[in-house]
Amino acid sequence: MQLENCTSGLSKKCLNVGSGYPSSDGSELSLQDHPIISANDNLERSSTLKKNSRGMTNQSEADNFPDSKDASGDVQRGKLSPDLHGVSEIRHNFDGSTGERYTLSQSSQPQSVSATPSTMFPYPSQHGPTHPAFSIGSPSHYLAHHPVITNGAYNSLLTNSSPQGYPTAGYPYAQQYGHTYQGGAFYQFSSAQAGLLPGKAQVYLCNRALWLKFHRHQTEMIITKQGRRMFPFLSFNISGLDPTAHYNIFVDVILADPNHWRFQGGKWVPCGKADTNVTGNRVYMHPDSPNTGAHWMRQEISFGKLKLTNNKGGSNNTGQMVVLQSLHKYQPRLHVVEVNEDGTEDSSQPGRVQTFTFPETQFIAVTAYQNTDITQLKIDHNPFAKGFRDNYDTVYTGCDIDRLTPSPGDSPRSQIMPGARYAMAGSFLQDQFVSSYAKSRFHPGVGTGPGTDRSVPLSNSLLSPQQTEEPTVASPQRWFVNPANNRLDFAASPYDAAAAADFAGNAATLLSYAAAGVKTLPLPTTGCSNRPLGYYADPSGWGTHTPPQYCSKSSSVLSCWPTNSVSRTGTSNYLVDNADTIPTERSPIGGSNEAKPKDLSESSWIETPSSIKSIDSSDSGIFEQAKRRRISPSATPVSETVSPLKSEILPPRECEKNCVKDIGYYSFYPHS
DNA sequence: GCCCTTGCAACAGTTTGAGTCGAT
DNA sequence: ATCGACTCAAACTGTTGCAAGGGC
Repeated sequence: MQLENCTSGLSKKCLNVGSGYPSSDGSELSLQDHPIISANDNLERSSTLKKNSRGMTNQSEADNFPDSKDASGDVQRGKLSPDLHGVSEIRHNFDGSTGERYTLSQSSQPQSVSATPSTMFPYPSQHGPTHPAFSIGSPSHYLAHHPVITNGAYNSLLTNSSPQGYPTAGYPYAQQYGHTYQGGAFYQFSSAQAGLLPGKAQVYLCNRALWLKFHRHQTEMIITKQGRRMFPFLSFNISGLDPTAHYNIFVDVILADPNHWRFQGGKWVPCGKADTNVTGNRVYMHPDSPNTGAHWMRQEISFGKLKLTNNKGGSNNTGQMVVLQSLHKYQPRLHVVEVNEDGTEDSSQPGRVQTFTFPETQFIAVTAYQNTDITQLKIDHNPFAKGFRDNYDTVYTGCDIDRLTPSPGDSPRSQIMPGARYAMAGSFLQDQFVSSYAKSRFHPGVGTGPGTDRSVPLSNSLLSPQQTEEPTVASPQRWFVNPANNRLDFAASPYDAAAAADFAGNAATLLSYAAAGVKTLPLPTTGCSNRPLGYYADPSGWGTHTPPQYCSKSSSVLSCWPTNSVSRTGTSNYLVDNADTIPTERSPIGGSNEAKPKDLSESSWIETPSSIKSIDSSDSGIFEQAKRRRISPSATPVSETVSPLKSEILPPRECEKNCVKDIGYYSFYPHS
């Protein structure tokens, strides 16, 4: 099956989309992750929550989702309404998205997409020319080789009949990153193809915002002999399936390009050719497979148990393990295959396979993290890595929700887009914090001998745009001035935290909340540990429910690209309209602090942690942190580094003005 | 031999989930 | 019988130091 470049029809759309982004810095990706966008995303979600949760009390919500720890979601599924009509609505309720995403007019998107990307995402250094993944300048070399699940049997895919687990199509390169993004644009979907069901399934990446955060730095995934879970993991929502039909849903991981990669000078650069003679399982079938469309549409489909390994000969848990090679770039794909009730493929009805590719889920397999930005993101977002968070005991005195970090057990679904972005009170504090963070990331062993590259982005690590833009990594940046008492406080309220989280670094906007006197609301304590279904009251969950992406469909392969059709007028509305309702609506306990006195102290405005001292004391905490962080000593001094975050922080209103209009959803549709 | 890259395993900290126990 | 608190082993995380291998 041949993929075609989009030359007409879609191409216009695609080109428009592409034209809205600078092609050299990968900002087309970043745009989607822009805080404002996320914020509006949240807004939409919150609105939906507010709207759709009517009739569902917090308690009932909790009852419906008493346990969210199982990746398969059996518990939730069992208790969710079986009403098929409500499937979509329910799901959207909980994922916080709105039906709008499903009614977006694709034709309306490109225009709005193309606003101010460069100013919003000035990250040229890290993902510059040496980073092909972010280059969209050249036509994809691999489109022709893009593995296409044909209309025929897919089982061969599961049997590893070829070294890569694919029977045909040569070496299965995924479409190259940048191309995928425009990409959608470049792939033309032929609805006339036999067996395909154009537009049937709609898939979106639930935790897309989180993926994007990693992707901006070039996601790395640790692979170990015993297998390492992915983080972020893959989590999808699907709609448009036949509720009564049966489907197998699985993920495979294919090479994203033919290169061997190495981390050099703070950047990932191609280095030689990929080893294509690798055997081993590359497919992970969702444990619920096969199951009905209603089942799959009922909740997120998470692949949190999927493990990555480099152990080709491993015999244990091969079903759970995907064998990869270190320093190779991979692209996970989601496959939805309509099957018979017993799970067997109906060979008489070919073309029941739909493949979805999310470029932002590309990653490079490593045995040790190379990019400290990635490391920090992992630490910040992965609850299992809490122990490595600086000042965790003091800064993160609040419930996890403060951190907007999911607990894995809450559910794989609870993987959220965390990293509360708390506004800085001002440039002084900001600089202090940034500086603190910068120091914290120095590693004593760095600079000599092995591991330099592994640990040090030489040219841009310390205050690279990515890094400074990513306040999540800097604990101190979670502080801001509490207008109520003019103290430097830790943003612990769900609202602030959530807003901050989904503003994804736009501390300025959050600060504007504080400045505007937006009441901080009590943190729904259940968000800490009892988040239902991963949609939990946790405001951070907003980030989980990344909007869908539009996809073009070439053959059975879907490609996705950002769209933007929903605009909000500004964060002020967001604040006014939702500030007093979101947390309550999201809280299974009605957002009452009294519901769980135990957690009360951990929410809302909390006392200034002792760690605040570190802000003023260069040797308290910071130095200690410095021992743990690997940062290039040659990194640019903080004060001399231009921080995109800064620019975003300082003129909040300006940012709002510039960014809000770009807010939109990225619906993930197969083209029809 | 030195430098560098890469991989491995031990380690400590955290979360999870099952099991137990006592109170209601 | 139910619920909540508690304990503890297992699982999971990134960190760290070291070793293996290749190139010079």
